Amino acid sequence: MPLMNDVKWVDTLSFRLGVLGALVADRYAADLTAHDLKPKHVGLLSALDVAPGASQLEIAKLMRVAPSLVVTLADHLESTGAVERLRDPADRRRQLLYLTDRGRELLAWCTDRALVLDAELTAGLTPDQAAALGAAFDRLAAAHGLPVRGRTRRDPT
Amino acid sequence: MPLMNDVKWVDTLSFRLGVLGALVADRYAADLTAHDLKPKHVGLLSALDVAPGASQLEIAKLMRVAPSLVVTLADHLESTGAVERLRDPADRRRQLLYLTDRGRELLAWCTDRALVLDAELTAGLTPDQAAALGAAFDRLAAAHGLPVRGRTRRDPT
DNA sequence: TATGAATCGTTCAGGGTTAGAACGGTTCTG
DNA sequence: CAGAACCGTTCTAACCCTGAACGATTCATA
Repeated sequence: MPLMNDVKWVDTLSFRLGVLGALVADRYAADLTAHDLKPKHVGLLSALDVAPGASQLEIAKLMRVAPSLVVTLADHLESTGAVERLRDPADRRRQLLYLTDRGRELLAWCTDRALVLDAELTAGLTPDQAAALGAAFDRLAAAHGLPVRGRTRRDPT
Repeated sequence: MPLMNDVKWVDTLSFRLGVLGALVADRYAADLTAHDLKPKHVGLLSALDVAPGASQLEIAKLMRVAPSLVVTLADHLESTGAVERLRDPADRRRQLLYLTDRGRELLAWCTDRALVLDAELTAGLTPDQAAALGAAFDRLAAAHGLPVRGRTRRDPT
């Protein structure tokens, strides 16, 4: 439970953002253990939902992690039947990843848990305050090149 | 650079909060390398600013980390002359930690960097939007027992 | 006052997570 | 056809942190 600390702390948005981000990340990670998943697994499932049939290297770039980590993540998800690996017939070096029905179920569950967490998180906020927060996040994400919503198309097939 | 990923991602506040939190944490950590510091070091400096002369165990509880980690952090900060260790004369088991002048300088620098980061972060927001964001963070932190502002007094001397 | 329990700081070993090097198999280039 | 480039995999190593074990000190209590 790396929550940084709970001292007065430097009185900045950045710190509070970091602390709160770590808080929700921890809580979500705790939820995920129920299905033997870690946040990165959800990242992979989510990436495949957006880009079905992506190769492992594409996923690695999308997730900004090392390709070798994608191997581990995909291994686990494949072993539990959440994703399928198919050799690209056109380029037999590439492993194309697809969500199975089980994988889609799992992703739906993960999304649901995130929504529950959202509800908890914003319990102390009025609906319009929560909406304003969401809008601010959108602007922040957009301003920093994080395509939180919408696709990042960089690989025209 | 663990930024989770940059896919569409599940469309929740929680995720955007986690992603943005990781983003600012990473950027700040990168800033800190200029002085050979890590975020936890800043946590320790900041804790000492609030509670000068605290023992290492008190710091550990405040920061919610293992006491053994405080040893490492204090070792490093002591070696660079940012903090001082003084045996408590009344209880010679305790090591009392104090900021040195150098430590206060360092903390001021860290705070300054955080403010710069804040400015970058909120560059895309109008001042009242930024203020609303800060207020929302306050409410969120308060609702989740994170004393982001104000002391946590639990050790009446 | 004596003695065992508790406390503080320290060291050390280990777990968890991740990146990077190395390699086999495949495809591309010329 | 030969060598370069590329993909996925394995393995090693680094990093960060916790928990166990231990010496030194203090407390409790008989």
